[in-house]
Formats: sequence, structure tokens, C-alpha cells
Amino acid sequence: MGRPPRCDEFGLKKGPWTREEDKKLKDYIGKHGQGNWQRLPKLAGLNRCGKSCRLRWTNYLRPDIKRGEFTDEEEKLILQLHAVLGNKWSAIATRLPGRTDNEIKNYWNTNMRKKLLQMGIDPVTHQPRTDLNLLATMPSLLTVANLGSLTSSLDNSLQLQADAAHLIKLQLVQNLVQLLTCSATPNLDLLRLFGPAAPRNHRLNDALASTRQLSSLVILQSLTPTASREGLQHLTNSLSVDGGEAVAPAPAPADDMSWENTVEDKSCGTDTSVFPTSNSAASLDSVSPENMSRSETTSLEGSISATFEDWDDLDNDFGWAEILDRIAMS
DNA sequence: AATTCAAGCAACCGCCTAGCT
DNA sequence: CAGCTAGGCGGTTGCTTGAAT
Repeated sequence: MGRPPRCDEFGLKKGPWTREEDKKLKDYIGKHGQGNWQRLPKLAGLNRCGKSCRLRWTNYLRPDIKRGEFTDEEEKLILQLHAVLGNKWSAIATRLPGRTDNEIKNYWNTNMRKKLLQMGIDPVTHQPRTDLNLLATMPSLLTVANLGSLTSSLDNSLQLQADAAHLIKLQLVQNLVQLLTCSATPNLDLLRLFGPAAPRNHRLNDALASTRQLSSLVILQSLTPTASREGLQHLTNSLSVDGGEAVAPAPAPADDMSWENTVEDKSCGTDTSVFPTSNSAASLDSVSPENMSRSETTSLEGSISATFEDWDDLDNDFGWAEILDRIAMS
């Protein structure tokens, strides 16, 4: 199968476009329309290959292109569409008027992908990650524990370090359990956590961090009753996406969730997930430490304890193979 | 003020496919 | 049906810019 000549063959210009080149291209297309891209450069008086002209026009010069920051709605839509379509940027772009596939792709790779990774969400599958990258947080957690030693007794410091290691393990197990108990469809709970009321760029981070932090704290409390609540809070804070600061409660649920209806909802059930259910941001509010009644806390702790009850005899070296076997059998 | 580093983004590359001959 | 071409797409590169040291 033949391939068109490369743009750098025949001495054609490459690299950034000048204003004069842009003007020539715009003027030509304004007069004659797009037509044949291979012939266009010659007719328009450009020393470029047709491919380069097409790219410049579709990604930059087209009059209907919307430039500037992505809106909350656009961000939400991209996340939703990517969960369904994957890296089909052109398909995604057709749903965002004025945005090009290239722009969306760049925005995904430089912003959204990074955010999801920071939150432990796999940007490809939109599911919690189960790899061992989380262990990369070990040094910072231990640092937190060591800092704690400045104001605590040696015993407390050692306890904090032990708890930090334990917490990391628990995080991995949580992710594993959630992955195994969720369907393979996109994580729509995650999508719901976007709501227009919250400040841009913090909405998803805060909501997920709150969920993660709270569940970590409750689980850790149930498994390490000897640790002080303050110490545990210190450690769970260090898991938040903004590097250890306490995160604000999740935003109120959005009234406008019409976009949800476009995708079948197959979110995780509440009976098997170790995470507190996050069917809406409101549910996060309701289980926040400030809002949770003692009975609710006890109930949640009880269910979590029950979840882990059978694991009490695991040895201190954290038998991964055994855990995976147990999860697979459950 | 100079240098280094990282993030963002425009542009390119190579592959694929539809349509034409 | 095979070969060719143009257009389209996704992945990647490398330049620019601003922040950090």
C-alpha cells in the first residue's frame, strides 16, 4: 500500500507556522474551500505538504474553533466519553463543539490523566489501580511518621511507622477488592463526583480524597485499635491528593446530572466494596466524621471489621498470594 | 541574573482505511 | 481484485514558556 511522501521530502518546510503562512492558508480556503489537500499548498503558494496544511487548518485556523480553558461541563463530558470510547479523540471531539481532537488529547494527557493517576484511578480503565505504584508513597508516609516522633514518644513514633506500612497495605487491598467487586464498565461513581457547585480542578480531587481518607481511617481504626485517633488521622491525611493537607468535605450533589442517563449505570454494590458507597456526593457528606452519628460509625466499622474478620490470622509479612486467593474465592 | 527543570501544546510521524481506477 | 492515493487518526516529539533554584 502506497504512502504519501513525507513532509520533509522535496525541501518542504516544517515546524511552526508563520503569520504569513496562516494568512495564505486562510485566504485560500476562504476563497476556494478545502478541496484537495495535496494540491492546496501549491495553489495557495505555501511551501508545505498538504498534510501539514490540513493539520494547521483543522487544529488552529478553522473559524469555529473555541480556544481557552476547558469548562467544567467539557471536562465532565470528556471524562464520561473517555470512559466509554477510550482514546478515540476524534469521536470525543465530535461531542465537544469547537474543540479539536488534538486539543482534547493534549488536555487529557497533561491534566486529566495526571489527576486520575494521583487519585489512584487507572486513566485507561477508569478503575482503581491495583499495581504496586502506591508503594511509592511509603517514603513520604514514613516521613510523616518520623515527623510525628518530634512531638511524640518513641513508642508512639514506632507505632506510627507500623501503622503507615499497614495503611499502605490496606490501600492496596481496598483497590483490589473494589476492582474485583465492580463490573468492568466505566467507574460512574467517579463521574458523579463531579458537580458544578465545587471549585474547578478541586471537585474530583476533594471528593475522592475524602472518600479514601475516611475509609482508610475507619478501616485502620478497626484493625489497629491501639493506635491513637490523632495518629491515624495524621497518616490518612498524608494519603490525600494534595500532599497531606486535610481535605474539605465533598461538594453537595449536583441537580443537573442529565449526562448520567447516556450510559448504563453498573456501579459497584454497597455490600462488597470496602469503600463507603459514593453514589453521590451527598453520601460522602453523610458519612463524614462530623456528620456521622455514633451508631452509624459503629455500624460501618462493624461491617468493615466483618469484612476483614477472616483475615486476622494473616501473618505480618502480608501474604499477597493468600489474600488474592481469598478475594478470588469470596 | 543565570540556570535548570517541568508543563503545556503545536506539529510531525507512521499507520490505517475508504474510495477510486 | 489489486494497487494507489488522499484523508484521518492516535501516539510521540520537541519547542516554548514560566516556575523554581
